[in-house]
Amino acid sequence: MKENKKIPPATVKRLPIYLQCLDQIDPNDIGISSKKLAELAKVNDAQVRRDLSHLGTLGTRGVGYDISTLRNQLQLELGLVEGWSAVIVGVGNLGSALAHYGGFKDKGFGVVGLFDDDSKKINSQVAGLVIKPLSELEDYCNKFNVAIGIIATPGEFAQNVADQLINCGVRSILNFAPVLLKNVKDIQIRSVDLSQELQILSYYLDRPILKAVD
Amino acid sequence: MKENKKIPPATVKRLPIYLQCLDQIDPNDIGISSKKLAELAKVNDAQVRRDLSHLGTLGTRGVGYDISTLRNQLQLELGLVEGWSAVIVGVGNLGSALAHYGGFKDKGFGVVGLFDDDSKKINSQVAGLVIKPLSELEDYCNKFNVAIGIIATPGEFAQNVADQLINCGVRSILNFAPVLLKNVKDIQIRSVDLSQELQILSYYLDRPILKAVD
DNA sequence: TGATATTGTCACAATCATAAACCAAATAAT
DNA sequence: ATTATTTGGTTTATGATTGTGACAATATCA
Repeated sequence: MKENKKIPPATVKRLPIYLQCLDQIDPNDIGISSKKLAELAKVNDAQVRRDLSHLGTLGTRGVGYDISTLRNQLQLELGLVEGWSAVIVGVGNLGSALAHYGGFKDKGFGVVGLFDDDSKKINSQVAGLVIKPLSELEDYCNKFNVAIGIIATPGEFAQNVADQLINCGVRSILNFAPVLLKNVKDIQIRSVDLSQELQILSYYLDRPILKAVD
Repeated sequence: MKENKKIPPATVKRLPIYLQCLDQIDPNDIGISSKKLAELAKVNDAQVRRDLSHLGTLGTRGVGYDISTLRNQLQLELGLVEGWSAVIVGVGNLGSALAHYGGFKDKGFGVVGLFDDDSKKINSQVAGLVIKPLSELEDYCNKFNVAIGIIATPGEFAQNVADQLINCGVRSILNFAPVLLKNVKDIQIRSVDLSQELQILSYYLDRPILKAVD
């Protein structure tokens, strides 16, 4: 497959899953087949092959995929080797949880700053970082070249925080506040709404025959 | 449109968004047009009409949708009036955050129990609930008729916890642990993997021209 | 060599989003 | 009262995206 072609969004969403599956297999294994990987990732094996073919020709026919090559290629494609820096805005329960969450560092993301405008929190420490007021956001972003902003504030502040982040040069936002943020050109925004996930589950609770997707 | 027809999964995922949008408009407004709602939800207006037509004919031509009728119908369709009970297993930072998260109660979900097998946590209180050992899970589930289990444990315990939940009669699981849970017939599972969301963002960070979706 | 395993890729089917066309109902303007 | 305008409901068409079965090409092994 071409190297430069755009990867379909549906495939991009599965790449981290494949990466996760690689961490779950026997570390002595050196190779893996699309069939086995499909089993772990709970998708069709043809899908695995097609997804991976977007990253180049990394498998060997009749053999399978070399695990370390595959991992490297996935990490490269996902940009996990760039060492992106992130800040968390809103250090309530969720923000604290995110600050402590080890999964980020494992994947090459570094949380370099915590911000909150609650004077009772400012200057206190969470997960080894000192909470700063939002007024210092811009300095931090410049100093650490922050690429990702994580919003964990209450809903009513989220849009304002997003605007500030964008203003500070942050190009990607992961939003946990239960609001839809304004779409801004060239800015990537992903929202995770915890209660929405429950609502979708709830729909299918009434209808045990149907299966949720995604 | 038919009342009994199956609603497409893509539509189901948008229903909570519409509901959220209704909460963001002027409470004095009594009606809303599909065009306005589409603007808020950031989708096409034809899509809004089509999505809502799955719930029955609830708009009036020439006028729009009555907000309170629309809200009721959305809540009804999503099963948010059933008062589903939920338990949270794993009361670390994330579990605590979820326990405190007000968004659940607002949407009709009641967190009735917190469970953890860390003896240092058992019997302590979080968000007004006493943390119980997993051995008491089954009693609780029967007593409160728990429909939803929220898993916020480290990855290595998640599958075991899921099995226990299913064994206790829980039919829906919202999983925050970074593992893929086994698929079980008639059990609805949704997973939210925080680091996966960041990885998807990371992909698009390198490619500012492309836009992430979903 | 022949049998088996596995990838890369194509072709087709299913789902989905969007637009367009048309009708019906309510409201506003005359 | 009549007409024009607005807006939703429904159907159809179309194109894009996605998922999956099929199969030739390639590697390994007996």
